[in-house]
Amino acid sequence: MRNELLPIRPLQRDDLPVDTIELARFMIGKYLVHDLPEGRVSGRIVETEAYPVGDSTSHAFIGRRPHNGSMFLAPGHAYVRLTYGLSYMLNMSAEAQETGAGILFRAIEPLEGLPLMEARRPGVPLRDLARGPGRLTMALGIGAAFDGRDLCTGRGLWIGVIEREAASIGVTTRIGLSREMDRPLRFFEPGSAFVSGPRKLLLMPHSRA
DNA sequence: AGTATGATGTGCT
DNA sequence: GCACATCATACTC
Repeated sequence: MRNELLPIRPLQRDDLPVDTIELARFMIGKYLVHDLPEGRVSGRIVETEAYPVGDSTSHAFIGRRPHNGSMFLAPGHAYVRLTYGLSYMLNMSAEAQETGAGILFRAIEPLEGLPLMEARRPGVPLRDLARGPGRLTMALGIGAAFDGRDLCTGRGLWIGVIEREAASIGVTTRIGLSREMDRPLRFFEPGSAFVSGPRKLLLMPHSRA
C-alpha cells in the first residue's frame, strides 16, 4: 500500500534567494521531503530561523572548522549538527560559497508518511511530531550522515514547492539564545498549530505579506 | 499555562 | 569546566 504523492516540485539552487534572511522567509510554506525505500516522508515548512553573516550566535561565526564546513558550501546544502548531545538540527547553507551562513529549519507540518514518522516517535501526538528542530530531524530520520548533502537534487532529502504561496509570514526574535536576542530573524506560518516555541512569541509578531 | 531540571555529546561559538 | 540553535518529564498556578 502506497500513498499518493503530492505534486511537489524540487527547488533548484537558482530558485533560492541569496540573502540569508530572505531565504529564511522564502522557505516558509515550502516543503521538506525525504524519500526512503519505505516511502516518502514530507512536511510543510512552518518555522525557520536565519543565522546571517556576522551573527555571533551563528555556528559559522568562529570561522570555518571541520564541524561547520557545510555552512560554507554553495547555497542549498545541509548543515546537520548535534546539540545538547541528543538533538540533531537541520540547517541549509545560504549566501555564496565560502561565506558561512545558513537557516535553521525549526518546524514542519507533517504531510506524507505519517505512519513512518509515528513509528520513529511512538505515542507522540501529530502536532508534536515535528514541532521543534530536534523533533523535526527525528520525524524525518535525519542524522549526522546528512551533513553536507545537497538539498537541491530532488532525490533523497530535498526541498520543494507546491504552487501555493503562504498568505503571510510571521516574524519574531529567535529561540534558545542568550545573546543577539533582539533580532527579528525567526519566521513562521501564522495560525499554524505546528509552530514551536512559547505562545507569547506569537502574540507580538509583525505579520507581513 | 508557565517554570525547572536532568540527560547527553561536542567544542570552546 | 562550561556553554550550548533541545526535549521530555515533573511540578506549580
